[in-house]
Formats: sequence, C-alpha cells, structure tokens
Amino acid sequence: MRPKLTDVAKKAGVSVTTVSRVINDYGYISQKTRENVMNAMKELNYQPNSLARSLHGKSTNLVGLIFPSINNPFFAELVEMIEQKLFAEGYKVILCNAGNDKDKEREYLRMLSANQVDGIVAGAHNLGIEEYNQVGLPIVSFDRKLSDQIPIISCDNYTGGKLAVEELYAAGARHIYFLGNPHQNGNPTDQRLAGYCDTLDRFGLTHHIHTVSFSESPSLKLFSIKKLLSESVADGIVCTDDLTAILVLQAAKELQIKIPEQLKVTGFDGTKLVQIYHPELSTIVQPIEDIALLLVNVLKERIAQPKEPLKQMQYTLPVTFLRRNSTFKLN
Amino acid sequence: MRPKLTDVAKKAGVSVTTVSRVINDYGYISQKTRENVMNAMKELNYQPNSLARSLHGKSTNLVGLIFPSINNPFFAELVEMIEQKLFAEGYKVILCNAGNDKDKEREYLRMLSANQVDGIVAGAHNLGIEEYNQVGLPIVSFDRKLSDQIPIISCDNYTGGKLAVEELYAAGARHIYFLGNPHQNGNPTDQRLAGYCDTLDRFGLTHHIHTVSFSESPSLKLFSIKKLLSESVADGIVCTDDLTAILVLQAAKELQIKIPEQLKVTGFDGTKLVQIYHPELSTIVQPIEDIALLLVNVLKERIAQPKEPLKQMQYTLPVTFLRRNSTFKLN
DNA sequence: TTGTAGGCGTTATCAG
DNA sequence: CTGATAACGCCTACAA
Repeated sequence: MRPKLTDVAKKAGVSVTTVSRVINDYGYISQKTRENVMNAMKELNYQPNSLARSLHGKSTNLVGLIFPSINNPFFAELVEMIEQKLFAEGYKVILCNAGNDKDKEREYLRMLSANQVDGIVAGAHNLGIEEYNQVGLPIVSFDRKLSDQIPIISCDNYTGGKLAVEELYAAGARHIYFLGNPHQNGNPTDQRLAGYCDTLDRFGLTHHIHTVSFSESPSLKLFSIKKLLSESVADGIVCTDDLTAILVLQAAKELQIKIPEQLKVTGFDGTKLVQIYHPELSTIVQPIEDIALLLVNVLKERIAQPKEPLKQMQYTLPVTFLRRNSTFKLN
Repeated sequence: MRPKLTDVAKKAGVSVTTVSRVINDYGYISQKTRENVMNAMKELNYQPNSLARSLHGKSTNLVGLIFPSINNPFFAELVEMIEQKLFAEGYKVILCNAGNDKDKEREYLRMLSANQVDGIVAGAHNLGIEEYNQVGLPIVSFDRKLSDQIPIISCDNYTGGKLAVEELYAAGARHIYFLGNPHQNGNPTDQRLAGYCDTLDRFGLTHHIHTVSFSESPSLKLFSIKKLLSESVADGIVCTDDLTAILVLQAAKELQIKIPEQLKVTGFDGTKLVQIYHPELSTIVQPIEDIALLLVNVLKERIAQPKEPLKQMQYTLPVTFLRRNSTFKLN
C-alpha cells in the first residue's frame, strides 16, 4: 500500500496537520519538526495523492490538448511546443488525438471535464459550437471559431495566401492554381484561399481552385495531383500545406516537369522538419513557438479569471515567407 | 458550480445511492426511477467527478507516456498508435516529452505517480534503474532495459542491422559504414551495431563505425556527414535512423555522388511519413502498430496483475526490409 | 507551535 | 427495490 499522510505523521510522531503544513509550506512550524517530517517522507518515499488534494478544491494542473493527429509534423511541433510551455508553468498535458472523429472528440471533451482539467487547448474542430459551450471550462482555440466565449489564436492565414501568390507572380508564374482542402466554413484554409483570390484579382489573373481532401490518403492525393499537372497549364501552385506541396514536387519529378523553371510551388506551415528534410520547398512559415506561447498565456489568463469577459477574441500572428528552390533557383 | 451527485438526487427526488446505482449500473432499480434519474442528469448536464471516484479506489484510467520527443516522426507515429489503442481500451494518455532531460523525466515520473496513473509506457531512458524501480507502478519499456521487473518491447534491432548490411552487400557495396548514435549501454543502437558487425565479419569486410550524436543539430550532422563522404571511400552506409539517412542522401546530392550507383544507403524506422515523403529511401521498417499493440497489451496485463511475476521479460518483434532506390535502381 | 474534526464528491456496505 | 452512512486521502478552519 502507498504511504499516506497518516503514515508519515505516525512515523514522524506528529499530527497530519503538521505534515500537511510542511508539504504546503504554510503556518508556523519549528525547524526541528519540519526536518523530522521531511525525513519521514523521504524514508517512506511518500507522494501526496493529487486526486485527494484536487478533490479538496486545489486545481489539477492538468490541461487537455485536442488536436486531429500528431502524425502531421505541424501538429507534432505545435503540440510539443505547447507541452514545453505548459510544463514550464507546472501543467501536465492530456493528449487527445481526435482525428476526424466527432464521437472521439466528444468523448474526449466529456472525459476532460470529468477529470477536472484546468483548461483545454482545442485544435481539432469536428464539433459544433454547442458542444464546446457546454463544457464550461476555460478553452482556447487554435485556428477556428468555436463560440463567442472562446478566444482564437491563429497565424495570418490571409497574408499567407497573399504572400504565396506574390512570390509565384514575382517568379514569373501567370497560371496560378490553389491546391488544398475543400472549402468549409470556419476552416483556416478559407482565409488562405481569400488571400489567394484577392491577390490574383489584383494581378488580373484567373482563379483556379483545386481541392484535395485532407483526409484522403497520400497516394490518392498524388494521383489526383498528377492528373492536375498533366491536364492543366499551371505554372504556379499555392498549396495549403507543406505535405501537399511535397507531393506536387514528387508528381512534377515523375512527369519530368522542371522545378522551378516550368512550375513553381509554395507550401504552408514551415515546420522545422520540412525545412530541414525538404530544403527545396518554398513555404509560408507559421510562427509555431509564438503560437504555442500565446495559446498557453491566453489559457492561463482564462484559468485565472474564468468569469472575466474576453479582452480579445482573435489573436493573429504574422507569417513569414521562406524562399527556397521551388520558386526561385538559388545559388 | 458544477452539479454533483446530491444535486441530481435532489432533482430526481431520490437518494444519492440510487443515483450512483444508475450511473454504475448495478443492483436493482426500477425502470421508472432509472428514467427519472437519467432525466435529471441530462437536465443538469451532470458529469461524475473522476477524482472522487478514483479517490474511492476506482482506477483513474490514465496512462503516462514518456518519450523523448514527438517531433521525431517515429515517436510521433508510435505515440499516436499507442494513444489509439489505449483509447480503445478506455484509457486516456498523459503525454510526457522528456527530451534528454533527466530532471524533466524524473519530475514527470513523480507527477505520474502523484496522479495515480494506472500505468506507464516508458520510451525515454535518461534515468537509471533505481528511479524506475522506486515508482511502484506497472511499467512497460520500449527498447531499453530498465529493471528486472519491467518488461521490454522492441523490434529485432540485431536483424535490422544484419538485413541492412546484407542489402548493401547484395547491391555491390564493399566499404560499408555504420552511421549512428554513439555507443551507450542499453541503447537499441547497440544491437543494430552488433548485427552490422557480425554480418560484416561473415562477409570478411572491415568495420567502419562513425557516430553522430542523436542530439546534435541536423545542420551539424549534415556537416560531419559531408566530411565523412568526401574523406572516405564508403560505397555503402547503414544509418541507424531514417532522418540521418535522408541527410546522407542530401549530402550525396550536394557532393554529386550518385545514389545508388556510387553510394548505397539504408535507413532505420520506416515510418509512414518517410515512406511517403521520401520514397527513394531503402529502410528497415519497424512494425509500429504491432509494437504499440504489444506495449498496450502487456501493460494491461501488468495493471490487471501487478504482483504476478513477469511471464516474459523481453518481446522482440520482426522487422522488414523495404527496398527503394537508395540501394537498388528500380523501375 | 501543534492537534482535532469536518468536508471535498463518490462508492459500497449495510439495513430497511 | 431504496436509503443512511462510513470510508477514500488530503486540506484547513478552529481549538488548544
């Protein structure tokens, strides 16, 4: 059996109150008793039971992270960053990979509430507003509007779309395609698409919007990309994420289309992994560390003052463009 | 305030016992009262408090996952798989990225124990045996011996090293180098190295062992790899992980060394991500899903019968070789 | 400076 | 079939 407070108290020859006092470091305690108690705890290898303390009203220091999947390098890096920031603040993380699964997301939400987590970072968005409002916990959202009560942190998706088109245009492309998720309300892709469209308009070019479902298997995606490349006159492609962009590069290679001479390609996300292991890809870089930091800070604020009205509903962080060989021949 | 059992009881006009009965579905209850209670719960949006139930002796259904980092695609895929399997069994996951940080790993261990998790999957191994023995919780380890009481699941690292050498030899390489982590006791790389050495011996070839620290930055790694390639006569390289292998391919490209004609390269891990986005890399594929499943199953067994002596100390899962263009020119 | 006792939200053992 | 009530391990007024 695990040692409990009373065991320590008995061993140290004091009352539980005293032990509790040294653990939580409050009230008056003589140096001698404190040491006694400390020793007793060491000897018994005593660990206070978090459940019991939390039950009493102390917070659990647990935060739930709901994201689609950590197999996507972008989410992996974001989640890892968030975990680091939270750890530094004394929080521990419950990982909830919701996939595209409404039920799993709902079940996780229920579980997080049952486990009395202090707050939630929501990055998967299969569910509607109602379910998130029900929860009654501090929540911050990544990249999607969930409710009037839930602040949103995201990068400047609109500018991302704009920068990509400007880059391709500058590189000489005049038939610029958009390749990404199917349109869906509230999806970050929407803003990227808007940036794309507006900028094309500015240049007096025609829109070409192609959708590849995010959930489709990569080989299917690759197939439809090859179809697109061989049937179209595209000389520039704005992809809504890096992985899709890499598939475009692969397809181009197979079809002997020269990058960037015949076709220029941009990605979106700019994870370290892709930057390092696909150094040929030009891309829009999201400030992952800043996003993580802001998510954590805003969440902390909500946890500290859950009743306070939101100071700010939407936080938008700047993106940067990383030029590599897929748009301009360098060195 | 969150509704509690007594609120539901009051609303339904019954006692807490009765409510508890319908929640846990045991004992006799009339259909009518059951419905009453159900309705009351719905109306109040009642969620039982896990802390309280666990405090009473019920398990928390929480499992701690300690891994170095989910930024490495291999761990990302493994952790995601484990999370899926655990979710299916009703467990929730606390994510602990320990990095190379002894203190963080120790702190996480302490926290997991304090939070009364049901068990731990340990995949980061900065700490020694004593600390893991102290915990007094069901633990399973991935790829490293932690103690006599902790079962190990791993892939057949030795055969992996062997297969890699055999492939390179078959492809015509005679100056076969080993590139990976520095040697360290208990490290899975050790077995891969052993497989490499034994097989070279069998072929009557000389060992060439080069170490790149796992924790080094990729650009430093790339630098030392280029140095290696330009100074050596290597015509085959066994890498201990895919990411290193990709760096070798990059270095070769920069140095205008033709793959596979002049240099043949194998990786290790075989994640889906690398298979898809680096389809040119031959590699040893670890059975990630099977590993995850086995980790979860063995852990479940330990949780069910913590006192039982271990049935088996070591579980080794077979690896497979995936042949791609980095060893043999295909199609 | 230290100890006693009640309560946090549930479960489970007894009686009714 | 249902209801009191004593735990679970810890915290914290209130006493001493």
